[in-house]
Amino acid sequence: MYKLSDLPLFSMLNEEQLAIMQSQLHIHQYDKDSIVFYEGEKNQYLYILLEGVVRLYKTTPKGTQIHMHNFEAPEAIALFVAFENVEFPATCEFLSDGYIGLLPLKLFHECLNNTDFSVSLLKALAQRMKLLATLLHKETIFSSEAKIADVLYTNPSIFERLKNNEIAYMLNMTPETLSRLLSKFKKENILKIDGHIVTILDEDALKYIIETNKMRCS
Amino acid sequence: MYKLSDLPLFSMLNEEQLAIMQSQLHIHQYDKDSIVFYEGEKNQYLYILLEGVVRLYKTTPKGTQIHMHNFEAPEAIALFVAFENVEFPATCEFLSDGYIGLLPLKLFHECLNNTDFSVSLLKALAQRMKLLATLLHKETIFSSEAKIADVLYTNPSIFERLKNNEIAYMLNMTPETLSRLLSKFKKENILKIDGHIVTILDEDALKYIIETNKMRCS
DNA sequence: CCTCTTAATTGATATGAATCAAGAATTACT
DNA sequence: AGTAATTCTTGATTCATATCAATTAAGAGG
Repeated sequence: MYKLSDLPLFSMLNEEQLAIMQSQLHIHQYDKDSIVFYEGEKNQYLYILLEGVVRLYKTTPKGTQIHMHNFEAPEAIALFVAFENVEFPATCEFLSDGYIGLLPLKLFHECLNNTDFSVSLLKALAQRMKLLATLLHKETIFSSEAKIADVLYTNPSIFERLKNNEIAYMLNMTPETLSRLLSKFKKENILKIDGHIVTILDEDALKYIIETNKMRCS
Repeated sequence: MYKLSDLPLFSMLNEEQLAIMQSQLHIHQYDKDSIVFYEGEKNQYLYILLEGVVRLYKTTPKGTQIHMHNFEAPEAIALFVAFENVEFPATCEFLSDGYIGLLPLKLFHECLNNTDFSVSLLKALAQRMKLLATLLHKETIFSSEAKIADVLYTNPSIFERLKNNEIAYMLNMTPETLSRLLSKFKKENILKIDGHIVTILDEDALKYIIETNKMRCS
């Protein structure tokens, strides 16, 4: 299990401060599939993932989920909620067994006096913002074809590690849609799939799809 | 025209620092409809809106626009891009005549040594993050009906100030869709429209739509 | 007040992706 | 290996919303 000092965010604090923080940290154990917090709840703590992997998602009125992000320990979760007194914009669920450290917000806010701390916090927040902006782009600009082309281009190894089922839900589309579009990509000789190994045959075609949301010829 | 000191963000700096910053600020004049920066460009400056109103939007491959936010002076624009060396995630266009101050990023980064400055910057970033999270929610969770119910509930006066046309584009739907759904709302006695004044008759129905994406009966 | 322009409405059709429903192909389990 | 359980594929249908096209309504300028 990680400690506070393992997070780049807290590494700027001196040992004394760190000791205080660590002593005030409430550590909770979670089983796989358990929920850390629900979308819409209000928070009293900064949530720090000390061990395991969590998934953040939104739930639609129909009950389907919009996958946002996975986080691996060590990582602070829901950072911006710690500043604005707002509801969690997503639900946080463990994908493995793990531990969360709950840091009282009061204590967290006291750390802001430390310039190095607030600067590294700024950096961390900006990174989260980038994540959010990327997600917004994918969900509002990309077609399903473009989403698939994007993972194929940026992270093709995911097809070796996960089931198509799981990939579909990470891309916020149904497995049927993923299956159909992968077949289409195969037919257009953009890629080939042997067993679980995806080989990209035409990288330019992928770039074209990412830019235009459509396949070249048809 | 506003000055740096009018932004809460910069108000924490002492007069000396502020004078240096203000002197290094390149001020540009823009006409209505002119573009401050395009989505995909890289930046060298922090953009500070000193006068006027701007609009941030993304452009889809088809050429349609996804409206993100309007900002009124005085306000810092594209804050998080100033930290991460990334491309602008949106295009910035003036809706009025106005002025932008360009602050060299180097100078901006030097201010981070000032704790009060970095704390108020944190606050500002967190607010932007909230804006982004809200936008993501609207675009991924809300149906068109729910988007309309949401403006009716949170900002009904907008119907007196703007044309339906403009409202539709702020909600990222076509004017036809807005028109059709407003008629549907009228037929269900959720609201009435006299001239340009919208009166909400059934607030609970609006809440229901926001929560479920659907109208109650049918 | 009347034309001209702009905005709003209405209908028909198209589109992308979800949903529903089988079947086929893998993988896992004794 | 043989059966059961999962996962993947394929087809038919539905759904929400955009698009295209035409008409009506409203507002502005002379």
